[in-house]
Order: sequence, then C-alpha cells, then structure tokens
Amino acid sequence: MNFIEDIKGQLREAIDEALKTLRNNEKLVFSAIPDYVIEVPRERNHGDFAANVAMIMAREARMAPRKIAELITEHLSLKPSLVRKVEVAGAGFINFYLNPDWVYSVPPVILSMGDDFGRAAQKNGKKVQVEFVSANPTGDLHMGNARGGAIGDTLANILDACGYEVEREFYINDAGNQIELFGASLEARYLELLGEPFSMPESGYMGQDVIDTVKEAIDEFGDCLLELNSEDRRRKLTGFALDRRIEYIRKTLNRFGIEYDVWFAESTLHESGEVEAVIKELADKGYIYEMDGAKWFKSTLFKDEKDEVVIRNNGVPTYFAADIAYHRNKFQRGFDWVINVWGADHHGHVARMKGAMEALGYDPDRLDVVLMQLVRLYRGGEIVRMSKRTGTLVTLDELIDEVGKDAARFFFVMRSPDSHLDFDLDLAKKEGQENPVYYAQYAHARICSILRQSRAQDIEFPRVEDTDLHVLKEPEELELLRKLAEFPEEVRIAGRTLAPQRIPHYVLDLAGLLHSFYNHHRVITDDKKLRDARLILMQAVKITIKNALNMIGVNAPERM
RNA sequence: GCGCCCGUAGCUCAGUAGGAUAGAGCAUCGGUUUCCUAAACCGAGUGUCAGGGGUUCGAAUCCCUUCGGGCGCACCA
Repeated sequence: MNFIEDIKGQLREAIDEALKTLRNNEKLVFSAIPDYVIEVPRERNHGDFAANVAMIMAREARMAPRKIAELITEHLSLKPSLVRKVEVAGAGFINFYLNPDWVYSVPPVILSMGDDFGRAAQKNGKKVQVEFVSANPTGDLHMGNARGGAIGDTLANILDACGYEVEREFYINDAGNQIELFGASLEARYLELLGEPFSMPESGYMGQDVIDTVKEAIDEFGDCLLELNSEDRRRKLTGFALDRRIEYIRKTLNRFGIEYDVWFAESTLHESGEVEAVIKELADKGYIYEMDGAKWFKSTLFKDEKDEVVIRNNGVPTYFAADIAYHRNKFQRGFDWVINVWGADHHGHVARMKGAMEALGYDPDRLDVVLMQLVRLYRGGEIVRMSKRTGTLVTLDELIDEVGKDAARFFFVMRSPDSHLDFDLDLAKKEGQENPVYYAQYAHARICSILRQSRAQDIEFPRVEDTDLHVLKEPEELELLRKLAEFPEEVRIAGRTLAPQRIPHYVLDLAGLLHSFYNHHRVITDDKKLRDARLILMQAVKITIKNALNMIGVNAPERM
C-alpha cells in the first residue's frame, strides 16, 4: 500500500481526463499530454499536492498557464471524499487540498501490514543483482569496503522492498597478477619461517597478516611443502590462504549484518573458458584488433577515452577481459538489472564495461554502477591516515569493535554515495544527542516504553476496528500521520534513484516528529477514546521506525 | 593536458525527473522535568547555493566557462 502513489495516481487520472475532454471540445490544442509532475509542495499552504501541467503546456497550447490551469480545474471530476479544494496559484500551479480525513486510513494499514509496511504489495517479477564489496582477498577489509557493504546491502534491502527479486553477490578476485604475487609472497614467507633460503618478490605482500597466515599453513602442512616444486607449493599455499581470507571476509561481513546469496570466483571464468569465449565473440563482431602483440577492445566506440587491452602480448587475459566475461555471465543468469557498487577510483572502468555489454548486444542501461567517494576517518578532530605502511589502517573489524554495527551502518548510509564521507569515530561512539543513530533508536525505545507502561497499568491494547482515529487532531499528530503515509513512497524513490541515504533521512524526520509529539502530549490518559487512538498511532510509528531502521541494517532497540 | 565526481549556513550534509519564500542536524545562546525514559522538547540568528554567462514562464538542479578540492587516464586490479 502506497498512499502517496495512490493519491497521485487518482489526481493524474482526473487531470488526464480533463485534458482529453478539453481537447475534444477544442478548448485546448495540444498533440500529446506532456510529462508533468504531481508533487508534494514544500509550502504547506500550497496544498497537499501540486501539478505543474498547465505551465508545461502553455507554449504548445499558446495560452497563458493560469488560463489553462483554470480550464483544467473546471473540468476535473474528483471524489469530494478525497479532495476538498482545488486552486490555481502562482504561475499556474494547480494545488490540491485533500480532505484531511485521508490520514486516518494510514494507521490501520500499517498495523495490519506490520513488518511488510513499506514493501510493495506484490513482486514486480524482475530479478536484480547487487554486487558489492568484492574486496581483494589478499588484504583486510578497509573503510571503503565497509561503506560499500553498508550501501550495497541497504540498496539490496530497498530493492527487495520495491518488489524486485534480489540477489547479493560477492566477486572473489582469485586470479590474475595480484594472486600470483600473493602466492610468491606466501612462498617466500614459508621458506623464511622454515629457515630455507628465500627471496621476497618485488613489491610483494609484506604485511604481518601474510606472516600469520603462513604460520597457520605451517600448522596445517608442516614442512612437507618443501618437497614440492615451486609452482605446486605456491598453489597449495595460495589455496590455503584464500580459503582463510574468504572465511575471514565472510565472518566479518556477517558481523556487519551482511549475508551473500552467491560468492562468485573469478577463477571459474577462466577454467570454464568463458573469458576466452567472450573475447572470441567480441572479435567475431569486429570489436577486437591486434596491436603490439596484444588484443584490444575498441571501447572508444562506446564513449570511452581510450581502447583497452583484453589479452596481453604474453597471451594472458587482463582483469578487464575477465570482468567482461563476468558481467556477461550475470546477464546470462537472467538478471533484468545488474547493479555494481564500486569505489570512485574505478570510475574510468564504467564506460568500457557498459560498452562491452553493448557490444555483446545487451542494453547497457540494464547495468548500473553506483560509485562511492572515499571515506575519511576522524578521531579527536584529526584525520586518521589510512596507510598500510604505517599500520594505521582501521579495519572493518576494528570499526565494529569500536563504534558498533548500528552506528557504522547508519553513518555510512546517511550520506549520498557520491559525496565524500567524513566519519567521526568519536561522534559515532557518543551516547548523546549529537549522535543521530541514537536519536532515531531512542524514538523507538520511547514508544516501547509507553507500550510497556500501558501494559503495566493493565490497559488493553485497542482493536483498530473499534477505534475512532478522528480524535487525533493535534498538529503533532497530523504531522506524524502524514509522515507515516510517506514511507512507502520514500522507499520507492530510494530504489528508483539508487539513493539509500533517503532512508536514514526519513527515519530521522519521523523520529523528530515522534519526540515532538511526546513532549507535547500524553498517550496514557483517562480519556479512553483518545488514549486508544494514540496507542494505535504509537504502534504505527513504532512499526515504521523499525522497518526503516532494519532496512539500513540497524537494530530497533526496545530499551536504551 | 584530457575525462569523471564534488563545491549549499561557522561545521557535517539533505534538497525527490527544473517549480512557488533554499532545508536539517551539530555547534552557540536562552528556556522546559511533582508528568508514559531530558539519549528528549521549545525558542533565537546565520546563506552572492564557489564566480560569471546562457536556456526557460521559472535554475541549487540543465548547457558553456573560470576558480578550488578529490579521483582516474597501465599489456594493475
């Protein structure tokens, strides 16, 4: 149930009907009904909804916008139970003033939907895949991965609520140069720890984590890998280390509230021959040429800045080649929509990835890449430099230990992905009013407290159908009711625009209205009619806050 | 040099397919508790939406340009 969408639909239908009538009567000349907007005006005294259709039509109809608006208004047929008043205002807006009673239909719907409030009434039959984090298994999870995790998982929740069939996927980069280098580094450490002669590869993995992993490998294998040739030894060590790392990544992301449906290994694309096959297909279609012994994809045909190598002159395919095969594989699995969450440092990759899909015959608009800007950590007012070399890198595990999952997820999702994020560790830990996470959670805990209190006083929770909600007439109550009605529409917009930050913003708004209500009015009073109506209102707010918080992966505590 | 993203109140940021008088939180100052949790509420001030030009009935939003910040421009991923 989407109240706002429902009302907009009815208004649009009435306007479209009026326009058709006017055209038939030859009072208005136009070829097609334009793409106009029905929106909730910022100013309350501009009505509940406003349409800009008259201004948009003015040119073609060769008539003053206000005149058109008046003609439309005269020919509108709307149920008086829905619309109280229609006005022409400003430059030609049509303002709709709703019968205020409509808000009383909101709480019963919320109470009956419960956890499903905010979700689309039915599945839309479309499959969407969200791929996110996909961190290199050779290192720790850092703040970029953390933000990607929060954004990706929240987007998946939002799209699920919008009626999509959603799959979450992690792409494991377990092939290519970096894995070769990883294997060589592991081998060097293995030999070193066992007192054998070794040589560390140039720009190899020098971190303590590699040494720790090798120690575990020694516990597992002892020194018997010494008997193998180098290639087999590296393969053994790499396989062991990747298993460990992927398990670590899985566990950490679990702590962060994330569970994947699919873990997809890059190596399978090489083994299955898909990489080879997709390059051949591109070559057959004429999108591949050879230069300097390498094979190039003509990505400049698709608005890329330069062509891109897919097969090196040593015959080894590049990461890009594997990625083309990977994305083709996604579409072959039947996804209608494929979403990647990438760090902004990969933005140069977007055009050629979409180009490759287009070259293969897929509509590139079915691939969306959400680029997120970098995270800056602050502690004590100072930037925490993120450097592997100096060891000041903060891992996702440490972040969860320090500020908790709820605060971390809320902070990461609160900002638009394409905005730089300043993450204040001190603020995220504060149990005070400056911390927005607590503000929202506290609203939920407060309502739970009221409901507990009412039970303690043996007040029976009212039946919705026996309760007259029309006694809710205070401004704070009406504001709450209106805000509650917006939630499903907010989720829908967040999904359509891939804007997860809308949900934290919404829940903060709603929490603010709840706190304001709480400080002005009492729920538990001797006036049974009013008390019952307010109990139902509280229940509706509680459900909505919980659903919104859960959508971003944040708990809604019963007490604080 | 070329390309992408960003620039909105002292700070951190919203701003929904271009709409009406640009919003919120924090910080600052003042007030609220015999009452369901004061982790709350109420009140007060702040803007050349980086600058300039253009399109439009209308621009923070679209186009051009200048400045400032970030990131890309590998036979790395």
